[in-house]
Amino acid sequence: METPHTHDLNAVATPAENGAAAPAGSLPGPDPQGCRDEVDRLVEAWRHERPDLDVAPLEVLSRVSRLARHLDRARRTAFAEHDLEPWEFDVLSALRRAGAPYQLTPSKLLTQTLVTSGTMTNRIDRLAAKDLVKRLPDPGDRRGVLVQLSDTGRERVDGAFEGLLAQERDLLDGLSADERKALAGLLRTLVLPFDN
Amino acid sequence: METPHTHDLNAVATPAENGAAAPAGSLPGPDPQGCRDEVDRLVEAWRHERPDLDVAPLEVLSRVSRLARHLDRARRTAFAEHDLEPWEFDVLSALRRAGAPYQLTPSKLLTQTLVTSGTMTNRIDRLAAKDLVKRLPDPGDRRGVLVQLSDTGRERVDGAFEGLLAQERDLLDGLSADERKALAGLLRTLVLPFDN
DNA sequence: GAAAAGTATCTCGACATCGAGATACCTAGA
DNA sequence: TCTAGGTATCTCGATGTCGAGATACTTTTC
Repeated sequence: METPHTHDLNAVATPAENGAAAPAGSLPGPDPQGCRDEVDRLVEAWRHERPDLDVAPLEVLSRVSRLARHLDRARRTAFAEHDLEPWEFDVLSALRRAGAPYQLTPSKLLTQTLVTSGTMTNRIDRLAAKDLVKRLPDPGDRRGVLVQLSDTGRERVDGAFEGLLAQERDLLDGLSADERKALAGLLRTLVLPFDN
Repeated sequence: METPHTHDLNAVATPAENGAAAPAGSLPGPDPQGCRDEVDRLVEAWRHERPDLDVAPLEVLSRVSRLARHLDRARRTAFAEHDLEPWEFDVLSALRRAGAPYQLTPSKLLTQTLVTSGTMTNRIDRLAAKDLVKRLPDPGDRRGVLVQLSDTGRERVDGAFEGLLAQERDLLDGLSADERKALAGLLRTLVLPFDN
């Protein structure tokens, strides 16, 4: 059920890695204490092929991209228990945390979900067809609409959110409270220029 | 040109935030020294709506997801200068860093790009149609094929890679070398259980 | 050495997203 | 007030991905 057709053939068994834990060879030695991830291999390969370039930025940003992809998949399975797609959760949760009466304009939903307006229209259509949200005219601006969470929508998203948090706690298991705080802070620094 | 139809209307102006830099109110106070990002607002909203839940995991994982999304967009514009789509770069760069003769099986490409086999077949088709890669029979396994980077493919990906690194250096500008190293290490801990 | 199990890749319909442009409405300025 | 410019949302064709299953070959087992 997991990782559908990805045909996970990890264990690529890079040469020069068999015996002791601390091999002690490469200069910028990226080993923390455990083992190597796919980005370590990727970086090593680039250093071999393009020794003229400083590929250190990949250590951070490639990991962000890959981790996000893994998180997407994990969320998909977590939400499946509540009959929700990740994109459905994204919209419903934005409405839920807006607080009663659980209404937001499509524009506000855009900034929170980072999708385009065409996508959001489509999402609202489909959520409305499933009676998870309702479209209301915006009083005071006849161009606009308000999207409102339905009662079933609220129940569904509340359940899914608790499931998501449980899963995320699991995923963060390997980090101490201090490390999580540090990580969150570093990531904020990187996102801030985008979020403005 | 950037952020096509996203209609960025940030500045949601959460109440209770006007004066001094250190407001000193919320218990888990997430302010580093600058200002707040979208995830800070999101977490605050959840704490208000669901004070019964510990939403701290979002501080890390929601930032990872959102940052990845921003990175995708940034990469798209960076690659556009070299006439490459991000998905094209993903495949070509895997071949490039494999080293001469720049050949990999589709399966190896799968694990590096985190897409499904159907997607990879489709990508190889389109790259082959543009003469950026070639499909060769795998000697020694008649089921398999080898995907080989063409000369033009190699030139294109080398140029795009240098552009990508320049952009990534920019994005990491706000972090010191030590912070980058720390961030990379923390992220590795999170990805490792997935990469196995 | 034949059958069973496993592996590598491809096929193809369903689905979600994008992105450019259309439409309707609002607002400021002359 | 009329107009020019701005904003909110929707339309819709193109595109890329998914995912279940098909096919062909390889490896293991008896």
